[in-house]
Amino acid sequence: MSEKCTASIALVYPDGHHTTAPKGISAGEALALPTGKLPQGVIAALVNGAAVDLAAPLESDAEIRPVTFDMPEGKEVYRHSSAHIMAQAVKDLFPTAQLTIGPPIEEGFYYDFAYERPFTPEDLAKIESRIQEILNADRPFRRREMSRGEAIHFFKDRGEHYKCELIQGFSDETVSVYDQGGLVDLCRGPHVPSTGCIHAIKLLTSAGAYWRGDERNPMLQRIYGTSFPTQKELDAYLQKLEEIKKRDHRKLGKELELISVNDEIGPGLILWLPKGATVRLQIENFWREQHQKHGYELVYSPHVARLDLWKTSGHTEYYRENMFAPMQVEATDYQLKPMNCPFHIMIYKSQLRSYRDLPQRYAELGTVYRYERSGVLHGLMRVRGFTQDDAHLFCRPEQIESEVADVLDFVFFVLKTFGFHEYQVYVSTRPEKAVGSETAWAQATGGLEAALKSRGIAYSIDPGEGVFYGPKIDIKIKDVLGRSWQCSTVQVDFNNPERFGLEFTGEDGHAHRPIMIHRALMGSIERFFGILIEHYAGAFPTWLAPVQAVVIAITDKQADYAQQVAQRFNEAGYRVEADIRSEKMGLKIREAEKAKVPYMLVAGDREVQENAVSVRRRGGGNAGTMTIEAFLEHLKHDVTERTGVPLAQ
RNA sequence: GCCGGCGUAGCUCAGUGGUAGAGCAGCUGAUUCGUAAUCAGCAGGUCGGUGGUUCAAUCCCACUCGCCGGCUCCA
Repeated sequence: MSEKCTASIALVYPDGHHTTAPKGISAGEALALPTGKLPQGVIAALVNGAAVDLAAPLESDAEIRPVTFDMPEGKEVYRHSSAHIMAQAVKDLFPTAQLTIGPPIEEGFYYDFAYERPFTPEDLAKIESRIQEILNADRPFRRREMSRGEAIHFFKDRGEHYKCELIQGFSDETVSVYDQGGLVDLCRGPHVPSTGCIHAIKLLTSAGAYWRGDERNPMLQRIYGTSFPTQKELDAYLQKLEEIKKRDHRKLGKELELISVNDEIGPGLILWLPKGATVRLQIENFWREQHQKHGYELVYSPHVARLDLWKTSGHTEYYRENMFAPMQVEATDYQLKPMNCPFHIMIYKSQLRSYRDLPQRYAELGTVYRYERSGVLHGLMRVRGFTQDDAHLFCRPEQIESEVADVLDFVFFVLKTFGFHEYQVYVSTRPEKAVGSETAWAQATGGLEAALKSRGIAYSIDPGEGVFYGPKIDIKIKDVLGRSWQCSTVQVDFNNPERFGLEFTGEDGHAHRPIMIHRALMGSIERFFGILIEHYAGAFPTWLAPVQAVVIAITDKQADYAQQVAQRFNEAGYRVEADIRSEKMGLKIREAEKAKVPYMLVAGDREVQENAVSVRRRGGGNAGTMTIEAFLEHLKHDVTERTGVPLAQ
């Protein structure tokens, strides 16, 4: 303890190490204390859990830990500083561009500018080289605080009207700005110590974006970029982007002859080619089989219904912007269905229900049509006509939790079967535009959370993202490239039972109102198929592959044998083709590889002799010679276990 | 819907103010071959559509349809 004990603070490090230091010591100095220097790669500090600049003075006892790029907080700081540097480069080159916001995002950052014209690729190249100069100059980021009024003046003087608008929306009396020697930007921070800490930046694209994400506001010019501590990491990231492009379901869907979209049919409407349809059929068969096992009843419903039905359900009021225009038939308006629920409700209503009948679980692969604005359509992921793997469960209120829990088990079983093992789960609460009382919403949301807890599933809350009729659980899956996709959804609905006057007779002999649960496991077959194509890179596991094996005749002499072999497999229920063209086997193998057929069965004179085939696995693995019956067993195993294949390289 | 980019043969892409080319695929023939491309020949396009400028438009302009990247929205 020094004589001036008032000037000391206690520090605790992540490894439990304790020390004291003079009050006012910077976070960076504090982190350097144990070893005498700041560890490599430290760009900021976490002080009592909050990220701060290395230059930030410590005024009281603190738990302190270093922040590096490989921590989520570190990436945020790093990319945020990168965005500021880009903003400086843009201001240098285009002085009339106004700053708006520039946050870090999952894999990089963006900055939105108000500028008179869009930035061209040539502009981006210029901005990039200007950025390089700023990095080389290694200017420190300096934090400064000013009062709100002062800040408004400051930015007004500089013509930064968007910044003024932002500050006017703040409730704090003081705001912070960062000066990096050439640009002063409104910012909460923290930042890396100096511009030289950023090593590899790449600008990726420019695009229009509305101010504050509202289409009624002016359109700004957004530039996306990313940055990494080393060129090597940046290169690896760019390579990953290439890989994503290669796996794009629109590209593979065309190349592998799975699906097609056609101008003459209309945007967002999908043609399933025979091979795509074959995969879909396997998915649907699996789906039906599992639903029967899980206590669901399969139903079918029409594609149109009287508009009045949709008035009753509330769709015309709450969902109209997503529906196709009604059509008139014999002086009555009919509506193409955007959802299946009203039909399943009517199935429930088709007879009197007792409490003993509940839950009723109706499932349907129901094709719905939704009007999506032309700019949002995207391959199979966002379309105007799609098939939901829909189900509606009608139950007593006290059954919600167990029904939802069962659905969750079912969801995870199905997703695992398709090779998805990482999930993010969200509970979405009451949106602005909603029906039903606050209490009903709270109760239903509680039911969803209780079900998640009963299964030990971690989740986060997505405020205001529920559907108009009730709260929901959304499950996002992560594919092999680490991208998230929303598929499964479980939604509680206490509104439609009300609207349609659904009832069941309780033990007390009185009428009671059931609760309805909407759920989809895969979401839409189209989207799920798109995700599967990308997840497997088009190399489907054997049970899903459109063609499971090709028998390759080496010369014309083995043609009959090859056909007999293929037929033997076809009769056993497998999708096997014979390639008996007068081509060299090298070509046949190449084409089968390109078509991502799981197995190539080579048949030459030797194999004919032994009633065998020489098995080659997709990707080049030679599995040796097997008899026909042995390979049949192998195929059977792949298909019943739904495994067999190695994901594509 | 909004901002920007793009649209040439089945696919991937060259190209020019004077009505178009390549590779692959396709067809025909030859070849009969052991684990990712055998050879030769042939055929294939109203250059997305409509209108305009021009002696002349695939190229320039306008509109329109579609696609791509974003915004917004969602399964």
